[in-house]
Amino acid sequence: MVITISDDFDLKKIAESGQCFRWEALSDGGYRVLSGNRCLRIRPLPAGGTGNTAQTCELDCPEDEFHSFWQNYFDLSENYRQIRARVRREEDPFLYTACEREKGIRILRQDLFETLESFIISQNRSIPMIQNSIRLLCRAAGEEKKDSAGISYFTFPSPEAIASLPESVLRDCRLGYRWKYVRAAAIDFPAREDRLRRFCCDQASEDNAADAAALEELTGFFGVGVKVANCVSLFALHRLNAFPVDTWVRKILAGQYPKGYPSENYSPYNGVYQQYMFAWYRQKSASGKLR
DNA sequence: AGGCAGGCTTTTA
DNA sequence: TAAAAGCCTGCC
Repeated sequence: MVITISDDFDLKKIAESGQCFRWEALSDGGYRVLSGNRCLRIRPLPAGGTGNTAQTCELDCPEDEFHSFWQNYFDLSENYRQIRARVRREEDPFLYTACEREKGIRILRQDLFETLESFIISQNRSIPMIQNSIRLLCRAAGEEKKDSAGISYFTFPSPEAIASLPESVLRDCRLGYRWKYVRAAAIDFPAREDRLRRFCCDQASEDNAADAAALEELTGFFGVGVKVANCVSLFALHRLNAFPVDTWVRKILAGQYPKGYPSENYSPYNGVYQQYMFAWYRQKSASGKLR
């Protein structure tokens, strides 16, 4: 099917934003998007008439699956253009530029268990290493399926599948010391899932008490600290005010906001702006144009 | 009590 | 050798 999106939507920017680790770039400019046990092939179609900024994409799923799942996954009911417009160039030139340059990013509504395990695995490592470990874990415990082109992929393993893996197999996924955390989360997740899902958000709202309660719930998992908990809040529970502070964001805050970051100005979308900043700063440092 | 140093796996530069 | 989307434990 073909869909048209008038709001910000850039597959490449989303794929490289560091919120998802299992997307695969295709040779036609599209992506194979893996989430939980699903797979979607999506590719942007060439722009039509002049002056039309809307983006059309071809998807390999039936219409009902788009409406029941992928529409929500890509967060298509949110208006990211409007979120970007809240940042004034004269008040916050750094964030303004980050939003302009990383326009197209959206905050995906990702699978809860996959996101929890993925960000446990992410701690203290680079993105390629994270992707490799997750790929190995899916091969070790996921289910092999075929996509619409007949090419196989592995689902993200169920909690039970990970919980039953021997230590040696987990270690072979290059998890390092994190293997214990990965196993513990798999064992504990089923009993905690319902409590956790109560913190899942339909739309952005300022609710500091609920944000804190969600963090507390998440940090109850062995191996989950404040940073990983914020990532899960943002990328799976869709709590858009969650603000993960990692080594990169720490550098940004120290370098660009020596007098403190005005997070109250950006509520309830702090997490969205964090993502623009994070992507922009990484982009700059990757291309050696830092400072 | 709450803050801090040190340790932890593995890979890459 | 240091750093990489950190966290746990033990010490003070």
